[in-house]
Amino acid sequence: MPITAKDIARELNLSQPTVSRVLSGDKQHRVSESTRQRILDAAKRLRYQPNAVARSLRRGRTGIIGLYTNHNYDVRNDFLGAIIGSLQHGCASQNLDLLLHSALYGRSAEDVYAKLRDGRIDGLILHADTDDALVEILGKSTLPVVAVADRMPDLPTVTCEDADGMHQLIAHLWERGHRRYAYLSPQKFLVSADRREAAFLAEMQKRGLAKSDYRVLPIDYEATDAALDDLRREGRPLAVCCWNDRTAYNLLHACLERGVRVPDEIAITGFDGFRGHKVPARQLVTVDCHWGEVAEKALDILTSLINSPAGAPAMQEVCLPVTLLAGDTA
Amino acid sequence: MPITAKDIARELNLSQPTVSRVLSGDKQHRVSESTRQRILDAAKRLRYQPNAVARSLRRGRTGIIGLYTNHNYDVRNDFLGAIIGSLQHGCASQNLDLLLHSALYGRSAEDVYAKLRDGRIDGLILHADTDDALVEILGKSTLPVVAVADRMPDLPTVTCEDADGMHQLIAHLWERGHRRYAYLSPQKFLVSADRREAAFLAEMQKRGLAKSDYRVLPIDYEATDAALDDLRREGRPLAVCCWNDRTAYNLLHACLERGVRVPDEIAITGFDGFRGHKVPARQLVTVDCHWGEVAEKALDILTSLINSPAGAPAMQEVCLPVTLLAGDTA
DNA sequence: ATGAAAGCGCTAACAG
DNA sequence: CTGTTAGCGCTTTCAT
Repeated sequence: MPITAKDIARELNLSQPTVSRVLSGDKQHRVSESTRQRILDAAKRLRYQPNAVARSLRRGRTGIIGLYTNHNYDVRNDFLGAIIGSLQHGCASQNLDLLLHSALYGRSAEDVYAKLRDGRIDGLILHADTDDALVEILGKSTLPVVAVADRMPDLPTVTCEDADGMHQLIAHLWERGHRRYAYLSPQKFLVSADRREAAFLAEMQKRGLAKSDYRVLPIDYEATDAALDDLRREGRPLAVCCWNDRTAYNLLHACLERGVRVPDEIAITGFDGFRGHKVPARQLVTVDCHWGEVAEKALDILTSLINSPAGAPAMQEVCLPVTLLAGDTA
Repeated sequence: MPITAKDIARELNLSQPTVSRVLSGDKQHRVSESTRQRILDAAKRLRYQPNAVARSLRRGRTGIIGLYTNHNYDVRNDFLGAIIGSLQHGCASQNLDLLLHSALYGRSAEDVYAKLRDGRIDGLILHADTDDALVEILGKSTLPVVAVADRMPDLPTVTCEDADGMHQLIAHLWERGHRRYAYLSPQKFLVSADRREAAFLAEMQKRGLAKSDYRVLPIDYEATDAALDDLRREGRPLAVCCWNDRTAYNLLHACLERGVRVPDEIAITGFDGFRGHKVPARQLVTVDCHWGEVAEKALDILTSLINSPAGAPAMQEVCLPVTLLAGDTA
């Protein structure tokens, strides 16, 4: 049985609230230095640890931030890794904890929402497809939520400058002489990918390219081998803008395995900014979205939302700048 | 303000405990079918959601499992990704949640321990270096803890058959004609790596290799380039057993970037079992430790520890089998 | 089958 | 400065 404030109070012939006042760092009340010391000593001696659950119940706040994603915690997902790592770091420095919620298969959005509302978290960081039913529910809810990476209707969101990133990417490719393009787009409801696609098309038109010189190719998450066959059909050099880094690396792998020269036959770009030891002796041309900063910003907004006195104005979207990362794949 | 059981009770002219009995699925008490239905209807209509914090306080249990690692949530850490993913999955199916604790720099082990004991988690999954001061504290504590991957003193641990994995690996290499060996060992207090090293040395001696034909090379986590120079000095073919996959991939990258032929000049093996699209057209020879299963087993033991009536016998170590994964790097 | 009362451990309002 | 009282929302024991 753990030691409680009551135990200490009994030990020192004090009232329990007095003990609590000292041990919870209450600034309102002044406690005499002598009793204060007696309490602190006893607490240390008895290894008193305040019960966070009781405190949470009383305060109506737990100090726990939830993370929800419908892209189930995939080991190979660099994006989630970056987000979790960054949130973890941010939470630690604000004395918060991070709770991972799962989009367990077979549960309805309502059920998931119910769990989110059971009082255990003060707020939620969200990453989901736009068509996830939970998004709409959260939009109407009073639970503080901040989405990351993909703009969500009715929810404050921290994104990166997707369009600007694509602008920079195409400008870079154009400079290097590329005149035929493709954009590989995921079969998902992801606003970020859509924005990149729109910016891609806008750039194509702005530069006066003929319709036959650019295209948008829908892909499944993994199906890059088939896509590669398709892309190579014409034989002429082609610059392929992948909607994210993962797709780009998959494509790059496929090229390297099948002897397709990169960037001579096919140039490849990604979107995320994950470098490091991905492919030996190669550096992907990509856009650094600074996901860590996106996550930290989202956490900042979330905490201020949590602390704001009710009817906050609540901005809808914060868009962080991106950085072009040059490399040798384009 | 969320709806409480009291609100429902008032609405239906019932007592609050009766409402609670129905809504918490209390089997002890029988409630008449009619009031039962009225309560369920009202709960649904008012979108009642029980407060998990109050319930936790009363029950003395939260349904939250903590995860602590001193290898701070690194994006590039496949091992942690596998552990988190698997725990997440296991927790979800048992209606538990997963809380990520951070080994925030500058905090003493005592401070970290205090946070772990604040009543928010029912038990802890641990992955740490053996010399982490927290380990000793946890060993004396009554908090249910199960360690993964590395045997911890005084704590139940789920590991994999490190020694057997190394046996299989050397047997495989020997069969393929390798007669000179090196083991790359990390500069950390990791029992798993030590066991692999011991098994490596035992195999060397068992097969009667001369001292000049094998060696143990300590490396830093990342410093594979310098190690490569060292390894190549003699020029003769060498089989390098890396303590984990990460090290192996780093080494493989270094070889590919510098034109060292693998496996002809240097053969490389890992230990973990992370495959997939790591290196184009190559498959690492490694040992699959089935980390996902290790984590799930640890979670099983942890939950039974949590539910066990106090003085449980508590086995000290569970060792799960491993699988050799053949490839083309050795 | 249901209600009344107690209490989990804490913080907060009010006395004195 | 410190004690008394109350209550967060729930589960549990004991009456009826």
